[in-house]
Amino acid sequence: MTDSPFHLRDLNPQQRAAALATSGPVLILAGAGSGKTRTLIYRIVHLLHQGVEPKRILAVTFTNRAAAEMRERVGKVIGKGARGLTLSTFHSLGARVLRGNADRVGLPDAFSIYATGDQLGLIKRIISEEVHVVATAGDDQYDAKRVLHQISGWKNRMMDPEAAAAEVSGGRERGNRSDDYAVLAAGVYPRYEQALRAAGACDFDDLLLLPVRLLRDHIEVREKFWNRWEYLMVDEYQDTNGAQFELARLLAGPRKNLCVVGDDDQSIYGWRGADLSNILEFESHYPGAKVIVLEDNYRSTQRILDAANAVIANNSARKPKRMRTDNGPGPKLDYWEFSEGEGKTAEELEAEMVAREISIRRFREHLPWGEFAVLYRTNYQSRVLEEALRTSNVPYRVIGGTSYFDRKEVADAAAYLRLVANTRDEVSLRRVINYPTRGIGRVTLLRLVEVARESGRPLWEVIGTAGVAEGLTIPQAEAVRRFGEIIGGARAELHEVESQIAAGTAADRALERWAGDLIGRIKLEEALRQENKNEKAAEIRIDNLRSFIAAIGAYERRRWAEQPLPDQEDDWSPPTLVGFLEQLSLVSEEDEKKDDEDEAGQKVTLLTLHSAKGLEFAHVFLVGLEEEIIPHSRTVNAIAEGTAADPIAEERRLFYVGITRARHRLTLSGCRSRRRGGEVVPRLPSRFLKEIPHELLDVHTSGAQSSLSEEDRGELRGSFFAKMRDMLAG
DNA sequence: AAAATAGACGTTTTT
DNA sequence: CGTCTATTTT
Repeated sequence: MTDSPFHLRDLNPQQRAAALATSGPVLILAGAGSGKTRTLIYRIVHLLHQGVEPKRILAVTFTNRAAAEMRERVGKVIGKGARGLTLSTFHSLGARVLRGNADRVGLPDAFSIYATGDQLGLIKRIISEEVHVVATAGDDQYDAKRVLHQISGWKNRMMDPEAAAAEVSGGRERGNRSDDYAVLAAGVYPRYEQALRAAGACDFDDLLLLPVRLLRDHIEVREKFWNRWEYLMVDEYQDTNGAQFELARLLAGPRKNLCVVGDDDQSIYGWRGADLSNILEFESHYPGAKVIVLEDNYRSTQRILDAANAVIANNSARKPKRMRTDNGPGPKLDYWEFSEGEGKTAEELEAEMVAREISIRRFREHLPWGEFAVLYRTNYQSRVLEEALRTSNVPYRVIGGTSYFDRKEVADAAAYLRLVANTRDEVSLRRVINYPTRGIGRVTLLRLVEVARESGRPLWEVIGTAGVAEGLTIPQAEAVRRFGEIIGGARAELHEVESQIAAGTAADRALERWAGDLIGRIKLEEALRQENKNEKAAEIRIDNLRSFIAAIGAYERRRWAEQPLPDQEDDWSPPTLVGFLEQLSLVSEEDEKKDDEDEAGQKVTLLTLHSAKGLEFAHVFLVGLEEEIIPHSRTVNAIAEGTAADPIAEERRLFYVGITRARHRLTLSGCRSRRRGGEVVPRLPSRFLKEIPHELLDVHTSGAQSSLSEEDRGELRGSFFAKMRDMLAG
């Protein structure tokens, strides 16, 4: 590789080799901080430089955030030349492949996408109504989440209900509780699939699985996509599951221009079906693949890397690699350990240390708040931290947690819209049929369901015709009729609005208006006011509801803004309700707010270890480093049951991901006791701490106050005055 | 039969 | 803290 094109001058030799390897299968093993995204971007640049049309390139990521970042950075390097590139998440890609071919996999054009809440509702109903006999075989309450997890695992491995049943009956061991679950799940699985199809809906796993089936069974669909994309890149390949592996394989086709990038040491989604062997055995899946290893770290100090290397070395079954850097040794890592005292719990003291250290260091090093991040294992842990940061006047933002869509008021409004788009969507129908309450109670609904089942018609049709003849009382029949009218009327209006949009005669934000009218007619706001005695709580929810409606308008405008010039044929289509709903389930609120990066730079970031992957910060705080948090108690128990491969190894990788987020300084902390429910329970330090060579650590065990030096106190006061000055200046 | 209210309960990680 | 469940009230 003696010639080195000018446009690749910013890459090191390994990165350059990766960018130049454009044809055939390529595996890039990119360690943490090795410039992976940069390499991918320049690989795209190089493809374009070779004369490849942008629309022939497809890059797939796991998160919308990663896709957005790549789009932005490619844009910075090549500007308008990037137009037409497809940058997508796996799930959005799946939805896109399905739209237009939905009938071939048994879905209506306006199919609904069920998220976890919808899935759980469906499964609970199936367990209670249909598989009850099986479920009571053991006398415990069955947890729908575990059943869903089991079913999802099968779907990720592309196993249909029959295959799942065979697996369960084949490997059945008596008396094993997790096996009970497998039996129950195998009973639920076929009914669950049936219910989804009857509702004209698919779940998140189907967004991968159904495209695989579609491509596998229809050569003409396959060829269509082979014509469309000639070069395929997959980021975070270590996190792909069986269905994603297959989807990538089918899309790459006989050309096999498939470039995958990943790091086996950062595989942290095993619980979601990720199969590490996809990356470990890439070379046998794609014989003749070029393999490039990036081991130069440009991010962290030597001490941080030493700690990371030492920890991850405890995992077996990994591709051997060791990260190195030319950065200096940097300061030692800090480890703080807290016990309760001074009327405060240990975790409160821990959070206060975080708030205080951030304030001090920001002042001392003249850093923006955005250079600090606090990482934890579970979302739940953010509460104490938020509290402490708030009282210390440290601005922060929390990533993840309960999403916008999970908020009840938003989910309710969305259910109305989904029902209008797809009247077969029974989960949405059940959700809204008596909310706000309109006199259709348990018994009435039961009657309707019975009639539907007897006549073999969908519930929605029964609602349109049911009356006294079907065994309803006069007020019941009247209530049902009125509900049918609301939805039916909205459906007719929507039809009208969407034809106007297609014809170009619709008003600005026509869909938003339509939805606003509908929600107004339903009197959701009134219901919220009534059920929230606390006026403020009601106002917050109403605000959420209104911003949900406003989001429809924002979607419409974005769609129109993306409209290509008339001569460029593209896969653009005008805004539709279904399009909005799809975006709603596939794009989180965080991704939406990607544009206000200025704001992000002005705030400390709070996030889970999982969502921290791919990010970096000058100062990273890793809190709650205790047994049963990391490694999490559920994984410790999983070992006892002997189910998953090696859950501790995955927890260790999670810890590794956390360590390697830090550029300059890493601060670890944990508590010796912690509130759990009502009581305070003792805790042990995480076993992973012992894996860090102790000469890399500065240990502070005595609690918060004593280790704050006089100098630090002075700094704190200084930062207080600095804050006052900032306020006065701003 | 439906609606409102009180109480128990449990919280990994995410597209 | 918020959601599902059981109980009481209309």
